[in-house]
Amino acid sequence: MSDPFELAEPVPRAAPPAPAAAPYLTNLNDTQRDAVAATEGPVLVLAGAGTGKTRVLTTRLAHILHQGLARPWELLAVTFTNKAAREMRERVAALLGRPVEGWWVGTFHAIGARLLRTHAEAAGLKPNFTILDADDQARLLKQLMAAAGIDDRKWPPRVMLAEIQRWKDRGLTPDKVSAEEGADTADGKALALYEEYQERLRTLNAADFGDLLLHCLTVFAAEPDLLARYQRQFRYILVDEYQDTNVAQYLWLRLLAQGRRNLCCVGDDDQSIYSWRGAEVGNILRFEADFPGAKVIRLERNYRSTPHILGAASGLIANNRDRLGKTLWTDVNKGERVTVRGVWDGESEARIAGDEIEALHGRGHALNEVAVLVRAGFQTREFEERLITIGLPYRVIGGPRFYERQEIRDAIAYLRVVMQPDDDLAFERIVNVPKRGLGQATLQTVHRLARAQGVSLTAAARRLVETDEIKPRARTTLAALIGDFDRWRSLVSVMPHPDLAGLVLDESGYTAMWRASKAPEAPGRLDNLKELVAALAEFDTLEGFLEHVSLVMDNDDAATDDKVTLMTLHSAKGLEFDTVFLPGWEEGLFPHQRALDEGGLAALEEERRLAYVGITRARRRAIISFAANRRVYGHWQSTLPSRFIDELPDDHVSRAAEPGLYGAGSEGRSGPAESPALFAGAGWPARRRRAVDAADWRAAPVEASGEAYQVGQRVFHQKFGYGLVRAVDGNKLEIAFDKAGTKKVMDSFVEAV
DNA sequence: CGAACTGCATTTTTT
DNA sequence: ATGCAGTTCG
Repeated sequence: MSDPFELAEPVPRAAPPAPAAAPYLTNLNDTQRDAVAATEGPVLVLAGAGTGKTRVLTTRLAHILHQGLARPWELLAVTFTNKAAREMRERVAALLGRPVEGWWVGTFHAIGARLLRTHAEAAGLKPNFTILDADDQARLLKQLMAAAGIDDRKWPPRVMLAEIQRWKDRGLTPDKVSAEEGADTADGKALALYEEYQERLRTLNAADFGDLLLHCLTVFAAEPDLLARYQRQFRYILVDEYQDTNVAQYLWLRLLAQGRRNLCCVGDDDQSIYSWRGAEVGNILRFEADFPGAKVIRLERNYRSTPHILGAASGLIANNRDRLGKTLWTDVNKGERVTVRGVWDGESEARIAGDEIEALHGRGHALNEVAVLVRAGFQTREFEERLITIGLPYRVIGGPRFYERQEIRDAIAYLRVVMQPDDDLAFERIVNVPKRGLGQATLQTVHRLARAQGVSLTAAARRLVETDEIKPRARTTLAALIGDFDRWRSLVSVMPHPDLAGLVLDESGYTAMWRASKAPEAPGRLDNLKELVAALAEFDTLEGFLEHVSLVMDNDDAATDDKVTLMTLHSAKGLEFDTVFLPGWEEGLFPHQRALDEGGLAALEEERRLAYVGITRARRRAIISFAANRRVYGHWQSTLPSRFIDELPDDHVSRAAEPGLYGAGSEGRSGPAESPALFAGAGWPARRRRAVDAADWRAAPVEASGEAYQVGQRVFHQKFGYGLVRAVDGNKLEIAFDKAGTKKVMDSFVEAV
């Protein structure tokens, strides 16, 4: 069911205007076809959730190639994630029946890196520059701050790094940052620090992620001929998730697109949820102004969700002011309303959801098709506990990734030192891991010498062992280590790299260190190291592998097991599930207090977009819930339902309450008096016009009924497939399935066809 | 150099 | 409440 078109087959109405030689066009609706065919000039495709965005993007690329409008290397297709890039590659290949070679598909960063490796000198780097990750950056910055006498307790390196990153996101090199800008950070030393940081990166022959784009901008500005060459080369440029671009990316695209002016941006302003990491919704909102004569195409026909889900989502997002405006619609006319449920507390919330998942599962609903989408990571805990208790398998998306684990980063640092003796950051990382007795004293001496002579740490260490500036013991050890580095390096061209990596890890004592460790996670770390060595085999060269590690930190575990997915709303963007649980819709949690306090209207609207993203992940069922009480940092707090709940249109939701919570007559805790948060309302906000009409909540049972089915009706069931309704008993149906025989099922598990 | 202690924050995440 | 990071002591 991952194909959005399976839910409702788009009816190919009019004969496609395209030549018969373009069979791929027949799978598109009219609007989608317009978006594919409008190859010339700037085009903005506003693709609502579930409207077949990827299909349009990939078909458009296939179309351009198939029609011979451009040769592969004249195509530039940019994405944000490696996953999206891979999907694009695969789907275009599938459409054309052959893989495409030599075209420029990839993430902004990967393509930036490719350009920069070719023109590194123009940016003051060598082509083999290292790409630093967040960890390297923070360590480097910390050193610089210490040197500059900036108190890193008052100004944590990560805060400073964020500041620098924000400048880079805006396309600002240090010389372009206005003096006032950094004035309030780090006693006015922020800008100077940024400058030093950039200098230091250049000395290290390194670039951070922001630089991959920023340096491109500088190089293009300095070398117009070079820019012109690329402008000519890239006949067609495509951008996915345009609403997520930052200023630097926007400038980068604008430069490259200026030649041919064939820029097609695809995105959805309503799904812009990354402003906090530099994304500018303004880019998409301004598109027509930025690119005069731009064609704007709205994809509004949704192939994913039921009308109630779309209605709820649309009603919610209509409360946003800053949006271009789209109305999603669908041909499907069946489906349940979105459930909105009030519960006592977080535990209750997880228990009820768990029970429902169990029930769904018992009726053949794949667990893979169930997701719990939360605002903040900690919310998954209660669900995990509950799922463990009832024995349902689950996976949590997020958390530390393979290449961010300590042992993996250590191992990679070893490989980096071998490949690039001048990589100081890598050298520092592993010089005393495992412990070799090369402590701070020795390191400081190495540092001093390196700075004095203007050479790398490895080079300084090499000279140092010729002298007697350090203790004999340290000198011997350091000499041995350098000897090891040299020997390993000499093996690079001789030995297969997976073997070499294994050898380095063994001879350095690194694996021995973990083998000797009594830490409970040590065996797992050793496994990870094995996995790393195995992964190496998939690359032709060590350099290729290291580039992969820097840029392609993929994290898609094979999601083939049948498990419930737990993740944040942010990481759910782009995904879809039959059933989606959206817990924690409470003021302060969602919208998050932080957004409420700090970001004003813009932040609130972004929270709302996040809610919109959440609802639109659901194909058939969405269950929103809020708790009357929640434990926050160890303290119990009464909570108010999220304002977003009020904004959901009544026509599309059914409001339910945990039995007993609203004096609905069940046993257990009951009665308004015991649900102070919802009734006595430690000050129920006046804006809540109708939220506390108890009848409103009591009326709907937890199992909200779907539509009435009739005998003889054709229906579809998740597990059993198509069938014919034989008998109706309340909300229980007896269905003769085409393949699975006759079964009794709840009506909410089938769909009219 | 390692272990215990203290203080502190605690949305969201890719490359 | 809890975990993490940074510091301080032995």
